[in-house]
Amino acid sequence: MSEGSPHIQVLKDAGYRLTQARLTVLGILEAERGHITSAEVLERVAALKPAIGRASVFRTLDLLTQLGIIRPTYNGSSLTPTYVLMRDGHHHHAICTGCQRFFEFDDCGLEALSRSLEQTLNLQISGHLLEFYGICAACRPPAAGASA
Amino acid sequence: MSEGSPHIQVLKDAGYRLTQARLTVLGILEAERGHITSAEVLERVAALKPAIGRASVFRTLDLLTQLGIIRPTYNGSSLTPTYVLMRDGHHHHAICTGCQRFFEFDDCGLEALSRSLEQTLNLQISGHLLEFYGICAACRPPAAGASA
DNA sequence: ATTTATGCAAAACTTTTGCATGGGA
DNA sequence: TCCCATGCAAAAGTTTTGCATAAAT
Repeated sequence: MSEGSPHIQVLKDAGYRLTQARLTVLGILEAERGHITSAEVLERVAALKPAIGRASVFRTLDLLTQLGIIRPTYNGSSLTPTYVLMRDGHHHHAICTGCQRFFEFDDCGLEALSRSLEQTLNLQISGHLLEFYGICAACRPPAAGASA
Repeated sequence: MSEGSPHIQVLKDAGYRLTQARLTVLGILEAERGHITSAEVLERVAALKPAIGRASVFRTLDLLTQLGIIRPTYNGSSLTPTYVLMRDGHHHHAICTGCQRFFEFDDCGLEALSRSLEQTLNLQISGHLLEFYGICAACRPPAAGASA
């Protein structure tokens, strides 16, 4: 958990204190390569720093979301969102509507659209999230009438 | 609530029955031009057809999501997602991180990327959601050191 | 030394079940 | 007529408060 993380700098610059709870939660999110639920974050926090309370974890998730460091997304089971780290302010993935698996990808080519929208909508854009929906090879019916 | 709606056809084709609950909820979502929370859907259903129970509203929102007709998104205050109708399978908007207002837009130019991903990820893509984050003109600090 | 952020635990809320009944095909 | 989908109401969870205390600056 190097304190040189750009996200930590964002917290600092916004005037927030670098507390155990915040650094721990942020560290967990940075270590996670994909999506993670609040329940999973709670688990890992409990394992790493049992002294940190649940409320602080939720407060931190909210704060990081407000700062644009992470982003909640819907994952199929409506009870809990999954959080993604917005590396460099953006994130892209495809979701299989069959198995709900996430397929991350890097390229999006949205810089031009982003700049265009800044003018059209008179908005100062800081990031974006792009998700595609589809059916992955594994979930696609083999050929003909293969019932579930 | 014309029964010729393409979304109703999707329900039909998938073998689901066209019930009061489903038609009413879908009608509300189609009438709404932007985003709507489950609480707002519940309110409108209660006003329109008091006989329909809450559970059916949630069951319908789930079903419509599974079918790709609507899509839940999170907008900052994380407890409740907002639902958007995926007209033609896709939707695009920008969210002001200051006032949480939505700014919808049409063009996205993602057809090429979509086709490219179908091959790269071996996915049969049916739609997408694109959201930008930024600060709108009204929320931007007037000029210099305007503290919170 | 100040002031922000925390931890605790209960409260508030939304969403989900289970089952007998009603409504759509 | 048959089976799916509903309504009801309680249960199951997750997330949010309030306040005294700890800890970051």
